[in-house]
Amino acid sequence: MIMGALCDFCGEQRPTIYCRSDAASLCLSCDRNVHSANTLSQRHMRTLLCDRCASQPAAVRCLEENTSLCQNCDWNGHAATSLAAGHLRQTINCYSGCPSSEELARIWSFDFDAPSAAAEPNCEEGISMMSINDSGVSNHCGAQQDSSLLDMANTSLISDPHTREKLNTGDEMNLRPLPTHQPAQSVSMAPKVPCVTDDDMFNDGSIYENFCVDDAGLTFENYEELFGTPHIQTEQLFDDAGIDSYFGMKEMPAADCNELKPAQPECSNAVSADSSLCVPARQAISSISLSFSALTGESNAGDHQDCGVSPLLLTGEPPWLPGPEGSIASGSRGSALSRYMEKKKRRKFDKKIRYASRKARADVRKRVKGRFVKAGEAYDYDPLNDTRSY
DNA sequence: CCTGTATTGAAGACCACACTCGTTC
DNA sequence: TAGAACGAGTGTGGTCTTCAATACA
Repeated sequence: MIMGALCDFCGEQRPTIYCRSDAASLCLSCDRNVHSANTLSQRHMRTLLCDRCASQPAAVRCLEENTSLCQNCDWNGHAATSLAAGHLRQTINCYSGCPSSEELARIWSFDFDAPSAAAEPNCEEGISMMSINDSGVSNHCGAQQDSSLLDMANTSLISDPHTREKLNTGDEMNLRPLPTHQPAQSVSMAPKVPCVTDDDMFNDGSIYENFCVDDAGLTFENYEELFGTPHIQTEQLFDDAGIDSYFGMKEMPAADCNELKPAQPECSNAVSADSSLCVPARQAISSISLSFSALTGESNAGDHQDCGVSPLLLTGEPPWLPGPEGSIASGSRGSALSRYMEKKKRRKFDKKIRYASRKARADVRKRVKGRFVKAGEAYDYDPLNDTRSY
């Protein structure tokens, strides 16, 4: 975690949650406050914040080092050439709504003991209740049972073959990562593993129904309390590999990229079809633990960047592009690095939020037919209800 | 090929209000 | 010169409206 980074909302606490919809880093308290404000904000998909860069949503959690990493940091830190390449890693799933601390821990399959959280009232009066039992998620208001939450949690340990077996046999609860060293690379090569993508969740609409509002504050306030370990400094994780790790591998001509695809089907399998990307040698030697679609369920470039996927994969012109000899001269390596940094600077996302606080306010502000209304005015408009007030 | 109608998608307007920034004292 | 006070302008998101482009008879 980058020191000095503060919650975008309160500006006081250290952020641990990344809200993709808000493009904001929030502490747990503000995450709950902001996303329990109304039914719309409850839909925001959130995940952990990358411990290393503190600016991207975490995609995987290194079980060896107890750190959450975005795709970029994961690649950098677990490059095949590094000692950490064999670290067992676990995908980190998004959540929405307002789950309790215990449920969060369950979503991420982390060992978390929070008796106070278990006793915490989960829902507010008048809003559908949710509970989790052995048979899945139930909605007290009569909504269809939906196992999306547990699916997300259960698919977390996809790098563990024992876990995979458990998943397939329906043994869903109390999954714990086995302390074995296995590269997460195997994950991307395991198409049989059930993987709930954002698309899946949104398409069936179930993700919206499983959570409820809870005005009570979370019983844990910081990262240490949730995960039981302090943040591990970047220096402890990586040997200053940084972006250089991108360029320490054998290069491959871009022109050959497409031509190689048929000969390397695993490449296109690992990368989701919708991304239509070619990931050369990097794919084979590194540990990509997620398909892109599994990360975001979206396919535009901005979102891939948002979820931590290197822009190198999006440009079709990665810096490990080859010289004729197929190896990097020191000069071309430098130029490749500079080109990469330049492209990174020029990266543009779909929408840039200049003031996170204003966005947070707008998210919780009352509306009628999409328009803001005065705070004191009668408010009987429910966007999820057909009977509207005109 | 031209015309009229229906459909689709994109762009902009609208709203309240916290916040930013420049000006004045 | 520094700080406070003030006011004008900005930015934020969901929904609706408008209009251009396209498809079809």
